[in-house]
Amino acid sequence: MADEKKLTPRGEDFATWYNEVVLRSELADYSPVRGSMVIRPWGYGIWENMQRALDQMFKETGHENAYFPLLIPMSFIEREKEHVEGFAPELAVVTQAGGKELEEPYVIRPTSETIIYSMYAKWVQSYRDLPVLMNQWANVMRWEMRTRLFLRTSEFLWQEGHTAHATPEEAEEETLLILGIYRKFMEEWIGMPPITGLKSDSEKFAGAVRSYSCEALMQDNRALQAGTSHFLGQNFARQFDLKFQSEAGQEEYAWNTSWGVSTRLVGGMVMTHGDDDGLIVPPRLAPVQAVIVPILRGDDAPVMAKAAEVQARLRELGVRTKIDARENLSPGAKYYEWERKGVPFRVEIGPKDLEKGQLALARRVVPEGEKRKEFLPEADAIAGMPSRLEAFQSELRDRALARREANTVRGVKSLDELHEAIEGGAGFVSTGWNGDPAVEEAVKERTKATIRCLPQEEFRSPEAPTKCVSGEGASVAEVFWARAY
RNA sequence: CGGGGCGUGGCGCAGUCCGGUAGCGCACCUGCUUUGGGAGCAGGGGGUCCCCGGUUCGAAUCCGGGCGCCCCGACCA
Repeated sequence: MADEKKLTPRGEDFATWYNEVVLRSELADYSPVRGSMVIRPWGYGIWENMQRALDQMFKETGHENAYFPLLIPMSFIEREKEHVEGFAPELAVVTQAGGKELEEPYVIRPTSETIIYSMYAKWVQSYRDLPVLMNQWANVMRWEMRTRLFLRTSEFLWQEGHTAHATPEEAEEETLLILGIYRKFMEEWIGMPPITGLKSDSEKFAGAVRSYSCEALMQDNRALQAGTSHFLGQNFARQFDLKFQSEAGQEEYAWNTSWGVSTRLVGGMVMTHGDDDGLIVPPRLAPVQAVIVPILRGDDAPVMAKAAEVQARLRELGVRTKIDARENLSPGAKYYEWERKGVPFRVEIGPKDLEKGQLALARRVVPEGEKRKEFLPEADAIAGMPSRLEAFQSELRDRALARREANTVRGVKSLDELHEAIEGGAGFVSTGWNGDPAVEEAVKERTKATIRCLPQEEFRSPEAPTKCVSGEGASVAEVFWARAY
């Protein structure tokens, strides 16, 4: 960096910008363990707010939390063929414990389908025991070749939901219910509106019949798979003997779903909203929604008293605040720091404000042609904070949505055109597809773009494509292509 | 695993070519003055120069081997 105080601009090097934001806004830091990061309080606070919102949504739809072991017998993972093939390369395995070689190695869970369904098998006898709707908040480990803070770490935090149902229709409905919850959460809490749809076979979860995903578009126009919801059919139920007796008295295998979102969402938030000054945290996720900076000159007591009073008033209105009373930093230094950390609003209180009965209010994002800072009568500034936070939340979502739409190219009809669009910096590109994996492979080879999903109806183009982008055969589905994280 | 870059006080770097007392900026500590957009002055503390071996009177610097990290690719949430 030419100037240590400034970040590398996004337009110069997006990846470097991303790393600098994560490190310098104190979301996370590299750890002594390869590929594993430390999530610092600012980052963890954001994750906690995500957890709280999602957890409530899960509970409102009938799910309960439980906890299953970190270690899974190796033989469990091996039981489902596609599952083991998908995960084998990235497993971390415990072979020794208590100073002895283990008879059977344990894998550190990369995901918990196997151990969870083995337990469900024990608990389910009758159709009356269904559905089983559980979620767990946990850490998992996947030994990835190359890691990136939040986006792909060896160990990461997530929630994984696992359900069992009596019928495929009900399981499918559950899969889509969760997909909708994820989408709503991403839109309303992260301000990161994804497109949703079905994964192609080559991109689906190892062991699933069908996978659905939320695909968000980052500021560099690469797609981020931000959440997945899988219809597992009876694949795992058969391997783990998860059976029940139906109303008609028949013994049947249960139908499963699994679904998850992870700390990757924090990375998505960074890349959706951040700017060249640093992070921008949507108000609903911000651990501090308004930071109060007292301007101290000589007689500090009245200013500090007012700061405490303002904080108390804002708290009553449900606004999360913090008073930054550090004496070793000038106000300007604090402004830069909190802006880099993405706090939505800053309230300044100085002697002049006390005299005039006003507060200075500064916004993290300044609308075009407006000033960052405005001076408001104290009562208005306080009373108006909740609605300002809500407005700011919506602005972020609207801005992200507009960007996604502006960078989505539709109606592309040939491989040349697709290549040109991707090379030209497009985000999502929609085309027809004949369903042949060979087309995916060829496009990936040439453009580095992959099928992100077969979009759900509302994301499809007004006129469905009739031909495959390859020029060979009719289109069986419209697909969205993008380079992905 | 392939390509590129880099390992020197907490952070960012110079010094390495051409061996000779380990430096700079920021941060930190003390004091005073400051404080409305990254404060100033004075004093001070802190480093097995990634590791191991070799050459040499002497190695951050030269030679050999190893390890680690970041970026780009293949793999992936």
